[in-house]
Parts: sequence; structure tokens; C-alpha cells
Amino acid sequence: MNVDFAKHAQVQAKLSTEAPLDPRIQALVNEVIARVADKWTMIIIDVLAEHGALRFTQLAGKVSGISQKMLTQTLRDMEREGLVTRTVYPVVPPKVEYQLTDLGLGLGAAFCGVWIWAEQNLEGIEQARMAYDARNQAR
Amino acid sequence: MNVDFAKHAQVQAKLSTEAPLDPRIQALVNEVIARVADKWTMIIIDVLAEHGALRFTQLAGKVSGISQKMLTQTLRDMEREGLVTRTVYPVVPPKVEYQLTDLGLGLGAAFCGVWIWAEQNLEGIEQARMAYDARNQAR
DNA sequence: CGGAATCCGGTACGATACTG
DNA sequence: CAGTATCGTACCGGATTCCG
Repeated sequence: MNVDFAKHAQVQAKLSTEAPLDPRIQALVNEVIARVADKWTMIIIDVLAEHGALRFTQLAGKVSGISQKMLTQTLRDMEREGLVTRTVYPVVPPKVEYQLTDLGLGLGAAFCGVWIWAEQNLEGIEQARMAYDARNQAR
Repeated sequence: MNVDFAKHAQVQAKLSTEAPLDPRIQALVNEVIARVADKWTMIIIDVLAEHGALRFTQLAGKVSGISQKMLTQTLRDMEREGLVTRTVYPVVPPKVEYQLTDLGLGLGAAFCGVWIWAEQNLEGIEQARMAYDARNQAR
């Protein structure tokens, strides 16, 4: 009811600037978004964007709450999509470094907007959540 | 090895502009990102940003590949986070409309960058994927 | 030693059938 | 029309084991 239609129009404009509503392209982009809009992928990109090249265990330490398996899996997927490079140094103890590619950096830059949005709207989301829970508790 | 460090620095700068590396805030933002960086959430936001208010079945039609269950669940979560409003019209046949809130619109706008990135780098990702698969096939 | 592959319990997901 | 309910499946996550 309290929706800002001006901002809405702005979003529409921005979207249609680059997306001329071609269904095929739309589907492809959707697929890419679906792949990339992953919980861990985003956080890993952020960590790598902040720290540069990192080793596996360093990465595991920075990305709190992730299991080794998911970290491995996510990194593999990201490598497949060309978001990170995986460099193995044949030394003992073994050393593997992960680093963002240009593609990954670009995604990181693009995702900055969302990051900033998340920061600025932390409270709003918290409030909405509490309001929703209160509403549901009542019934 | 072919990483653009200038762009890297730019990403860092952008990130540190609004994120002064406070661990607590970082964790909260991470949590929000993790919630919001969902495959379906993003696509639904995009569809709603494009079309305005939509009914359940319309939404189901526009978001190809989603099941009723996930659509319901995702919409509920989004409502809880304050991203969409759910309006029930007490008529027969029943009618429920979903619409982005200001918060949701903001997220849509913030996500535009990622959307554009996805479009511009479709080919790059496709190439990276094929190269990776070829590499893996060889071994 | 650090990183990846393996097994297994839990949970989230998809398809179908059923209410208001 | 807009969901809930149920059930089978596939994926997620933890602990363990294996490889270089």
C-alpha cells in the first residue's frame, strides 16, 4: 500500500535498459542468476574481493559456518563458471590458492550494491521480521 | 594470473566505504545476504519489479521452473523479511496479490547491477564452463 | 600436514492429491 | 484460485578417511 511507484518505475527503466525482454536471453540470464545467487558464492566472492588470494584453510576461516565439503563444492562450481582461479603449488606442505578472476571481480563489484543495501536496511528487515512474527503469534 | 588489480582495489574501496570491517555488523550483513541471495527470491523480485502487483498463479507462470510449494514458501519468507506485501481479497474465487514493498524495490534496484553483469558476461561464463569441462574430460 | 573424496543422518525440495 | 498435506527423493552438512 505504501509502495514508492517512482522508484518502481526507476527499477523498470534500469531493467529494460539492458534487458529488452527477449525471452531466450531472459531465460539464460535467469539461469546465470540462479547459479550465482547462492548463499556461499556471494560470501566467498566478498571475502576474496577483500583479501585477494587466499588458501583453502584461510578461506574456511573467513567464511564462518561453512563446511569443508560445501567450500570445496562451491569453489569447484565457481571455478567452472570462471569466477575464481585455483592454483596448486606442488610443495610440502601442499598449498592451494584461490583468487578471483576478472569475471569474479566484476560480479563482486556488481554485488556491492546489494551489500550496501543490506547494511542500510538491516534494521528495517529486523523490524519487518519481528512485526511478522508478532502478527503470526497472535493468530 | 590475469587479474585486474585496479578493479580489485575499486571493489575493496567500494566495500570499505560502507563496511568499516566491524565483525558484528559483518556477521549480520552476511546473514541478510544469505537469506536474500536465494535463487528464487531474486527472480521473484525481478518479476515483481517488472510487472507490479501479481496474483499467485500469474507469478507461478512468470517464474518458470518453480514449484507451488517453493513459491509459497519463498513468498512467505519474503513477506516476513518485509520484501513483499500479501493482500487477500475476500471474494470468490479467492484473489491474492503480491507486491514489492519499498524494501523489496530497493533490493531490486541494488540487484540491477548483478543483472546487467549477468547479461554482459553470459558468453564469458559459457566459455569458462566449456573450457573447464573440456579440461576435466581430458583427465 | 593440507586438501579432497566417502559414508550417512537430516533437511529441504518436487510431484501429486486434497481443502476453503 | 490459492494454498496445505503427504511422501519419495536429492541435496546439505558432519565426521571420517584417503592422498600428495
